[in-house]
Amino acid sequence: MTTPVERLDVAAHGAAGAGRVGSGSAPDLHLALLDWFAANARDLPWRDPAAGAWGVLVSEIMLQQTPVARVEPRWRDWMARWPTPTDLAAASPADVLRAWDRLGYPRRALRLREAAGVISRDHDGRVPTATADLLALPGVGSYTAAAVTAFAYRRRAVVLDTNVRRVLTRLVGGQALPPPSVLAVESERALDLLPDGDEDSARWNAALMELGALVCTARAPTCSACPVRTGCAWRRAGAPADSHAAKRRTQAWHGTDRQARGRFLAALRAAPGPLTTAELAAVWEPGPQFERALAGLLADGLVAAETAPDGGVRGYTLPLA
DNA sequence: AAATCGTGGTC
DNA sequence: TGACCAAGATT
Repeated sequence: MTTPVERLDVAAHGAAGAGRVGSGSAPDLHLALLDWFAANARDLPWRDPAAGAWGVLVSEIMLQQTPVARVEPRWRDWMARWPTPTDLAAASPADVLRAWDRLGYPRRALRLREAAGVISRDHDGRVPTATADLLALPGVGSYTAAAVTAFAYRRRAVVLDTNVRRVLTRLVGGQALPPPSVLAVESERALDLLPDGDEDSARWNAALMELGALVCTARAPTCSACPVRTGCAWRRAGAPADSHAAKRRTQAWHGTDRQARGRFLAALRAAPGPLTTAELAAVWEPGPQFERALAGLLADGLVAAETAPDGGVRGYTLPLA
């Protein structure tokens, strides 16, 4: 009886041919997926070469933990309003947070603005190409740096987002879902399958992500429509259930600080001027949690306190500068 | 390294 | 209906 992992070795290395692509991979797999992508890729605005590296960076930050459908309209407005990093760097945090609207995780908006400042000051207003420079930008981690490298600059990079992780975990690993945190073997798998050429590898990354988003979904994958189903270790193993389900803790929401913070920010985005403590109390019950959430927002620079001449707090606003 | 950080759609 | 999930980063 072979385990799924042993089957994976067969899937990954058994059909290794005269690799145009990385060692130990199957050219068939690449052709099948790249052909599928050519025929099925969504027409997303940041995939238009005219979007440029700045457009790609903005999209990647917005897309962190946020569905494409929610991002698209915000991205269009954002790019029309701040077409260059220098434009965004000159905007006030309050304006930026209002334009961010309800994309969620609003500190991403502040970090994007800070990143725009760094780009404007230190990189002549152009999104940097060096990975180290990308990683130095606020809000840019390993995924986003790789995504900008691949999708904006069309260079070879290991792009490991939730989609790619899931697709490779199934296709090669034979398991339903990836573990909670990224393992070294996942990066190795991704690198092993990554085509050698810059443009090929960029397309491959996009194709893997697209497959994960459209076909190889988390809940109910439509394997019948999958271009690489015949090579899928997970299917071959009988599509076993998620082995990491126990470790994965679902994030609480109701009654949490995050919910309180969200309420406060929603109220402040909608308010033309400062809101008093009493007005904030209309959206969240006063008490220790109220104080904690508000203090957190102030510490994070998402909210500013407006003080009266006598030093007392007159009200709260989105940060004006 | 585990916790924290929004929001809304889906089944 | 509530749990799960969505192009992660940061501390």
